[in-house]
Amino acid sequence: MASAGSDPAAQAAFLARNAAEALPAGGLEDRLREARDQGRPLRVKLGLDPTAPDIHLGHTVVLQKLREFQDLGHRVVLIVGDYTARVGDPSGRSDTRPVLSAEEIEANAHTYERQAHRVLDADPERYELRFNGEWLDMPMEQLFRLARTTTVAQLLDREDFARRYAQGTPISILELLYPLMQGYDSVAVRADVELGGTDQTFNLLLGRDIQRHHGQPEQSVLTMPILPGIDGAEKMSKTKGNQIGITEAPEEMFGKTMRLPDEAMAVWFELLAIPAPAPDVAARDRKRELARAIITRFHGAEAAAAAQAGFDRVFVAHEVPEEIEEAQVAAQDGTVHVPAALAEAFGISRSEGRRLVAQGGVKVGGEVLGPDDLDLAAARLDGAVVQLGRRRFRRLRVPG
RNA sequence: GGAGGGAUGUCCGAGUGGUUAAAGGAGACGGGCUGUAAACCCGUUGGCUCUGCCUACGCAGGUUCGAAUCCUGCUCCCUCCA
Repeated sequence: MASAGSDPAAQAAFLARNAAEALPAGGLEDRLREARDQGRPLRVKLGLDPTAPDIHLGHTVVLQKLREFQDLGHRVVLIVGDYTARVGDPSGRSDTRPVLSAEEIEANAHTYERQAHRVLDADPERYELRFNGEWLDMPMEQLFRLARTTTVAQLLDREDFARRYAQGTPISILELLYPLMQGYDSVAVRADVELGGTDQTFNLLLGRDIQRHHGQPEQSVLTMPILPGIDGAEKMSKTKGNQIGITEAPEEMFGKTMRLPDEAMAVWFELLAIPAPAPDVAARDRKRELARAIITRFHGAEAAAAAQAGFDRVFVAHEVPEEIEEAQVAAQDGTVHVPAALAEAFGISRSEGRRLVAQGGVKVGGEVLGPDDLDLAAARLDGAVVQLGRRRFRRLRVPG
């Protein structure tokens, strides 16, 4: 990884190299210099919305940036928005968010923290975890003070609110309050810097206003671009099903990365802070390197090499994988009805199983089944590897 | 408070009494070619005890030999007026 040296200007440039925006101009450098002169680490804040239970690569873009701050000796303050989650961040939403129960929030926050540690340094000197319920459960008087800092016009200026207002979609007062609460988090933890995705720009900047109103120096804001999902187009998100979760198996990570459209590769290298190979390396090999680097980060180099070997085995050499999940299927009078067996083993419907057989999408022990192979001898299937399409495998067990 | 428009399969969207499991498109899946990329070609795309049966066009009833299509009530959404 590139080194930033100890010069504040160089550090700021390093930290901002793959960021979307660093606001205000020169702000980050000033904060870095200040910290060096005072001999203290910066307090770098990131707010987590505990609505999403699992962290995926998209989240790690920001986490990775936090890690860079840590590696430069600064202190990360992770804020679990247990209280704000009861409101729901309206950013990028066209309608009101569903409200989570306290139990869900608790469970999500826990998962989140555990997974965040795969990227962050958990050294207590460099890491601090807070729940914003700690200070947001505030007296009315304090809320009044907070509410005075911002005008409705300011809030309605924000694109998503503006759009909803124009469309006549309801905006609750609670939602208007959300950015204020997030801003107050910065006051509560005395943030020097706050990170977030570009969709957070408004909230992050509002935090500056709120800090100023509370007599604090204003935080510097660093926003990271949004990582596209494995479809290469839309924002990575679990709901869109285009995510790579950081706890996913290495083979899954490899396969999914290889599915990434070529055009999206450059963005991934940049945002994930993975050194890109020379441009004259073949696209195929650049992508393999990307996949290996991602797996190395979360599972280690050995797992990465194994994942690639497994991938080559199945998709390049067209052999069956080394480890195959087993599935038990029922036989009747020594005969197995294939559509039913496929339905059981792969969790598809029988009709779909029948269709796949008819289309030549099912192999048993490497041999393609024909349209008439709807019933097979149990002996032939027991212990045999069944392949559905190109990448679904099961080893069947047929109890006698 | 008043007037009007709409709700169809994963999504978009045709269809206004009779092969309509429902046109077309998107997506997804399978096959071919590949690098599980792109592009391109072919096919499939509700379920099942599968030459048949069941379920399905917002919900509940009704008319009819027969309804997504007609009638009644209900729910939800949208537009305009106040």
